[in-house]
Amino acid sequence: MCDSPDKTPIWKAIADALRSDLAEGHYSPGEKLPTEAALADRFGVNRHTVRHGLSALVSEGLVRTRRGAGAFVVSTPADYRLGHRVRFHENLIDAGRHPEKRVLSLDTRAATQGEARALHIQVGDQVCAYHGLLLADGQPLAVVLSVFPSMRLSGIFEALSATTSVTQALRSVGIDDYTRASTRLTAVRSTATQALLLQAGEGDPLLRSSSVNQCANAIPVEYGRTWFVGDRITLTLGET
Amino acid sequence: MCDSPDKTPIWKAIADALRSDLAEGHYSPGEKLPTEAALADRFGVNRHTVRHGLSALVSEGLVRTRRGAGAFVVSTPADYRLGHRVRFHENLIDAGRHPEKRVLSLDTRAATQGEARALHIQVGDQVCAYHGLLLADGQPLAVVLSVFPSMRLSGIFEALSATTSVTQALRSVGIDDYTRASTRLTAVRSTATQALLLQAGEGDPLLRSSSVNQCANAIPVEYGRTWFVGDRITLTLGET
DNA sequence: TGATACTATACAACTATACATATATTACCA
DNA sequence: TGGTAATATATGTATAGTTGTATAGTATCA
Repeated sequence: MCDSPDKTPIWKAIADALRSDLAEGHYSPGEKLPTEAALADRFGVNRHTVRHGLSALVSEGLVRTRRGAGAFVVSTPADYRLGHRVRFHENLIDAGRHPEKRVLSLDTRAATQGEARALHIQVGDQVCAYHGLLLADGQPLAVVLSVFPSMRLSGIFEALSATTSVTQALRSVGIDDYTRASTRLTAVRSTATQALLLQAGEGDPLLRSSSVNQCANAIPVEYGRTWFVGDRITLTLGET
Repeated sequence: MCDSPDKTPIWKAIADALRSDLAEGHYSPGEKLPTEAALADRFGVNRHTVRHGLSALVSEGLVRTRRGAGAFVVSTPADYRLGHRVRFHENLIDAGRHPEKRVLSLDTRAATQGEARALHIQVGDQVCAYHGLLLADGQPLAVVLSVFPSMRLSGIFEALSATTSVTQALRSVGIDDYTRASTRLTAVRSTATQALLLQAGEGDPLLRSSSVNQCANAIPVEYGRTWFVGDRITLTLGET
């Protein structure tokens, strides 16, 4: 090849080539890049050199790799609006994304101390606990642990079994509207389980949101804790 | 690359997640677990990785698989009831498990400061120290360090040499009944020695219980410290 | 001479796919 | 009603492909 003004390292040139491929839309979000071996072959270099270039794209957040699977183009962070009315589906559809919910478990148990305090019930009172995974465009976005006071919302368990929509489930037990009473945010490191579910690295920073939703009469109807993957979401504070 | 502190293998994280599901009672003995395909979908991994995790649970005796049928829960991590009357054997037999005690050492020595305080005796007074291992269905469940005031219970050393049952040993020195005066619980990381005895990983979380049993006249007769393997036990606080 | 960039090789961990085999369910027929 | 075959489902096994990691070697330049 031409080697006269060759000050830039090979790996950097590879990264640049791939980056411009991405910029020109040769690969769309979620699509799989050629394998490292194929790229090494194409550029006529060693696989490690390709890996060096790829790792640059990974650390830039343009690409994500999965062992045994390949390298994939990452999609842009979702913008998630926090306000008085927070609706997962509406939020993401407005942002032009494809939301999805997956139920991990659903059961009825006694309230813990924190849950009882948040919901204004007694420790040991029955709550309906929903554990789920939120996805946008097929990519895991957050894990959710949502608890509802069973006594106040008779039939909530069946309602949640029937639909993944919190709004719809609450409506079917008589709560036509609800608003967010409080939201607290902190950053934590992911546990191994959370990392697995979220397809993120163990110890990756998560944005943890603890919130209480209340019905029209200011009675708490849901206490939710959500762990968002830090670099896949932007939380927007605002009205509406 | 993707991330540096990625030390927990995926299959292990899956095994852990399922094990804690079992411990939390999401699945009861005899019940069928989701299919390997469903689990692979839930965790976002390949079926083989799920199989690897499941095989760990199988070799622990928690799960049994039947080709063509599915994976079934054979036993859930022990549910150990803590109340005024705590009897290791009764508790586990009630839970359908096969309890066993193994003596590691038994000797008479001077009481340490903490032991003296718990038993209401003087530092340096003679105590009978029992060091043992609790097993359920052949699997190590906890290590126990139990000390008895020798002066108050003459013949306790010989009684403990003759039987592994605390209840029986105490009875043979004149204590017909005893109740739990106090229980304190904390979580600690296992030492190398404990991990070895418990066949757990070094640094794995242990549930440490410190308790005092007293006879009818409210005189302390035993001070026990127990280190349970966190994911093999669920402690239930309650009456009885 | 030593540092840096790249190459070479090997193996571990996870994925993808296909197929064999055992079990459960359903449809159908006598 | 009961039995049988067909079908779908689920686990067991085999093979190959891909990324992650470790170690060692070579070429080039200051």
